[in-house]
Amino acid sequence: MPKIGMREIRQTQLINATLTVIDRVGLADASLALIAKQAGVSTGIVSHYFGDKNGLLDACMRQILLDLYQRLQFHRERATDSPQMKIRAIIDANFDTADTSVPVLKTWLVFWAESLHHDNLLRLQRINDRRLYSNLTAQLRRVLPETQAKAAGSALAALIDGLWLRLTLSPQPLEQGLEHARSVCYQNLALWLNSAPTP
Amino acid sequence: MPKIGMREIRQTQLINATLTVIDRVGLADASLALIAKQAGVSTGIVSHYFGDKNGLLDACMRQILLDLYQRLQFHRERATDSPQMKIRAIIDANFDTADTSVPVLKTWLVFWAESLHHDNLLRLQRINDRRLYSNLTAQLRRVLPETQAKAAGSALAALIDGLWLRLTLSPQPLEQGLEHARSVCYQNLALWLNSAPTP
Amino acid sequence: MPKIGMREIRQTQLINATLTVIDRVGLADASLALIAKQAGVSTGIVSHYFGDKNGLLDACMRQILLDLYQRLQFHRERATDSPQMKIRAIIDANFDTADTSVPVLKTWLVFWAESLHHDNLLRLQRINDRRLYSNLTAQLRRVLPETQAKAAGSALAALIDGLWLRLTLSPQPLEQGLEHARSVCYQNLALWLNSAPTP
Amino acid sequence: MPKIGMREIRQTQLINATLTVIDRVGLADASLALIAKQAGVSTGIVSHYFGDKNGLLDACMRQILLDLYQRLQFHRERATDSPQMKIRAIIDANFDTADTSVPVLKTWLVFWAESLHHDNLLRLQRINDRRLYSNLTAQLRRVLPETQAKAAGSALAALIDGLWLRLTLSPQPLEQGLEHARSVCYQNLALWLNSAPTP
DNA sequence: TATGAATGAGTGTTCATTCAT
DNA sequence: TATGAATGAACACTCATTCAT
Repeated sequence: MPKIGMREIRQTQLINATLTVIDRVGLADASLALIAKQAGVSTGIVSHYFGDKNGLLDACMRQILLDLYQRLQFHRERATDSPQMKIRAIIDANFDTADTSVPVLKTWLVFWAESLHHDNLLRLQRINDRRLYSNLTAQLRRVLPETQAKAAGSALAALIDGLWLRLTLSPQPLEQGLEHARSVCYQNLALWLNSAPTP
Repeated sequence: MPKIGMREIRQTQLINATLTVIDRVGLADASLALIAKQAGVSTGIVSHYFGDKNGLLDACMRQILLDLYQRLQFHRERATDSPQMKIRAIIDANFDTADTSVPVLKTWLVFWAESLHHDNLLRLQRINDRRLYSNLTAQLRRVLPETQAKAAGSALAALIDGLWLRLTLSPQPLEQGLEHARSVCYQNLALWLNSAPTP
Repeated sequence: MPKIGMREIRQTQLINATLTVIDRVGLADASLALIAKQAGVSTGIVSHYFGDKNGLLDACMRQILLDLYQRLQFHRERATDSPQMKIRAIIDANFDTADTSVPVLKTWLVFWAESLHHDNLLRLQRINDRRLYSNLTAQLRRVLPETQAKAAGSALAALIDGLWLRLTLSPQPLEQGLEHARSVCYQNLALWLNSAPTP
Repeated sequence: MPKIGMREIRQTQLINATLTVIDRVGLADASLALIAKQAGVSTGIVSHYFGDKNGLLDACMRQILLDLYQRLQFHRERATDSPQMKIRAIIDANFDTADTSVPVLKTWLVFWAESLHHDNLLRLQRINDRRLYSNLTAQLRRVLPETQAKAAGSALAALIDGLWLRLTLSPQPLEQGLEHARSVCYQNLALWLNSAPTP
């Protein structure tokens, strides 16, 4: 009987290796040879577990989204049930000092760009894209009129993505950048919440 | 007897072809053969005018930045000299219905991601990145205290980039998307301007 | 405690699976993975029972030849003992409507071509090749002079192989093709038999 | 300006190299690396001139058929206009001592087998297959009733193919084999022609 | 100035084979 | 006896680059 349970172990191993390599050399130069070497396995194994390279990349993207989702759940659960605190939890999840690293930031952007020409990835991206907007708007609706809630949701979602995007280019230390990003988001959020018509 | 002025003609021709091809198939599949075919020239010509493929990509990036810069100049000149109108001009330049097309959006993002692993491109990106922030902050300083001007500048720059980013994934008609983006920016700008301490 | 008789069962199972797969995708694409899947066993089993892939192919070829041989025996036994009827039995064995299927035809040809570059297969092919000729000539000698018997044997052997060969390309229904082949053989046989010098 | 007229030269060069390699190691082992080495060029050149390996194999098959066709034309033109001589010309073309070599024989069979699973090749094969039959039948109709002409056509076509097939396995010297093949065909042809109802 | 023929290293992928279980 | 995980060489194919013309 062959070893069992290898599937999951190897898949995690390969996904991590892929993200590491993409971070190091970029997607264009992330060959299977490099990835396999990083994972300490042979090249043939990829087809065994992921079918082909696209299968591997798909799995990587899902992993990234899953990581973000879990971070979101973690922060959401700890937040008190006010719109402001719930939205702050979303912000915190996106700029979590503990779990956000340069590789994560870069890989995220790389996949965003890649998804423009890969239908599978595009679908995954769009789902996540809309989720951020919905989550924000759902909370905002509790204190703002519909129209304003939508505008605020769009603004905050774009603000979060844009700050993330700009962080990728930033030469400053990551921790500082994350703190600054959270701060800017908080302030911008406050502005929108204060715009509520005081009855 | 060499033809005069061919250099510039060919360069423009090749840059446009490159952007078209990148839009169509993505950077990964944008081979010189495809680009040359699109431009209606032979493959060998690229080395003649750009040295190698990286030289061509550099030139493409400069072109994109130049286009944006010219759009910015155009809108800036027509704006009345109030901080709000000057900032609106920046917003308008970034979401100009006339000059912003899907190819431009996509190529922009592609180059952003690519720059993460190419020093030449990274330098260009950072310059542009900082310019947007400085331009915004310079105007905001006229009506907001330093600290707040910086926060507002960060927020608006990220908001613009984030909206652009999200537009690339959006399945909605571009014109609608651009109008919505401008509107969200205007509203967010208004919030920051109103946050000024009334003396 | 090893199961008794598994060897023979597995071997038959794998040989049949191989022939099926070769018929479906051709020899070039008949991978062990595909064959194992078709047989409902694991890939590793092949080395266990046949050593390697060549061993399996050898066994397949022997099976094909054995099938033909058994068909020949069957028809020969039922034929009355005249040269004409014995030769007709050979013809019938080669174009037996009951046992000849498209897969059998195709696989036969595939192995013929393959044998040109595999000594093991070549040996098997030649034995069979000569047997057809000898069987025919042996009967023909009973009614024709030596020289003519040889010529007729050559002609009929080639006719049978050629008709089989052409059947593989034919788009017409197999049953029709087989009947036509038998008919043409019978007629050609009659011509040779009638060429006997009437003493 | 690049060298002109290279296309045709290289194509011939590569087709010949391919046939040589197939003859030597079989189709399964005829890698592009081997073919390129045989032709004295680089591997990349194949895609340049034939698109891919299948394109090259197609071209090889066309070449083989063209060679046979030209041999046929040659012999046909020199034959006097009697059915017997015209048919003998066909036979001679198929067993021409000057132009028929072991490589040609083997490659022919290899392509026949390969065509069973490649639609492009199958189409080419069938055209040729039918042509042999039509050419024979057309002549036979001049001296035999329709039904008999068809039967004789089928028989002679199959006889030619079958003799060719059996030649591929034969260990005897080729020239002897070819002579024997012609002789058997002639005799068999004579039998059919004599079967004509004497008016 | 411009061509496109030619190269050859590099890629993703396939696959027979091995082997620990 | 049987599995399927794992290997790594071999493969077809791509492509930036070079260069004779």
